Amino acid sequence: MLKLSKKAEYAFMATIYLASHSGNEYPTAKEIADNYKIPFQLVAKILQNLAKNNIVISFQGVKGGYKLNKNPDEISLIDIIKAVETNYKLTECMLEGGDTSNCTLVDCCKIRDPLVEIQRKIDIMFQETSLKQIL
Amino acid sequence: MLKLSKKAEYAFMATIYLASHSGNEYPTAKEIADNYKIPFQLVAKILQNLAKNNIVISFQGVKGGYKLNKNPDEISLIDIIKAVETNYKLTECMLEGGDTSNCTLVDCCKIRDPLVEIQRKIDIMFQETSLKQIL
DNA sequence: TTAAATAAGACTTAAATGGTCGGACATAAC
DNA sequence: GTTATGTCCGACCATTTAAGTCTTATTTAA
Repeated sequence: MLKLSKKAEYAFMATIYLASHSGNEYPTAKEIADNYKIPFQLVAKILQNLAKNNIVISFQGVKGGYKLNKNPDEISLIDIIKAVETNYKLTECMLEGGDTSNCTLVDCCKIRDPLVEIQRKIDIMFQETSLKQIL
Repeated sequence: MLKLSKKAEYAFMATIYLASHSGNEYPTAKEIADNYKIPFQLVAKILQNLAKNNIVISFQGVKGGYKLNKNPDEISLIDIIKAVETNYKLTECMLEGGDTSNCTLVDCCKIRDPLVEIQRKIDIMFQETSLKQIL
């Protein structure tokens, strides 16, 4: 409960690794997996997600690998999370099949789900923290 | 991911209900369940957990029910969460089987799991928010 | 042409969550 | 002292989500 997923964790690790290894050669998924001793396939997939969302750039082929697409201080943690997490929806109204007609949204949610406000705060926290801050 | 569990949500609802219905009679688990249209059995169990952790006081028997044990401004959200959530351990070192011998804890965790710091912040947020604030 | 890399989707397994059931105990009211 | 109405508590089941694996295709430097 309220725990960050491995996906997010690995995504942070990978981007942190890329941020601190910006040499001539591009770090590969395998290199990252080995370094942190985490499953290769999983990291690979996560990097693909990050690539799709323009957080990293991927290079295919023999000398391939990954590099960050922006500077670490320009990458918000929420970008990384959203790239990796399929159903990331903290702030959404949680009513399902509820009577939303007489629901002035925020107020309604506040009554039925007192946590929305808190989740919004967490959301903001991720938004306001950059990758650089956790290097 | 990072979503609050139903247990926590129901616990908040229940305590909020108790906070706003402190009349002569004690609200029952059934009353709360009906009011919010949430599963009775589940709310009952959650209230039991809250009772065990001295957040609410339970009264058995015919005229039984529950009431808050403290004022809403004296109850921290983290108390409620901890009472209800079995494995709530955000700040704990996440290493398992890792080499903890040369691990000066905080630093080691920071390297291997950059999220510890963030999770700590979330922790603090819950600690500093009282039940009264979400009424 | 080959070796080393990413891309991608299907699949399997494991764990957590949400919810249910049944029986025991407590007590106010009759 | 019996009954109705409540809490207490542990075991259980079902579903969903998360985590990890497998396989095949594609790209590209040497």
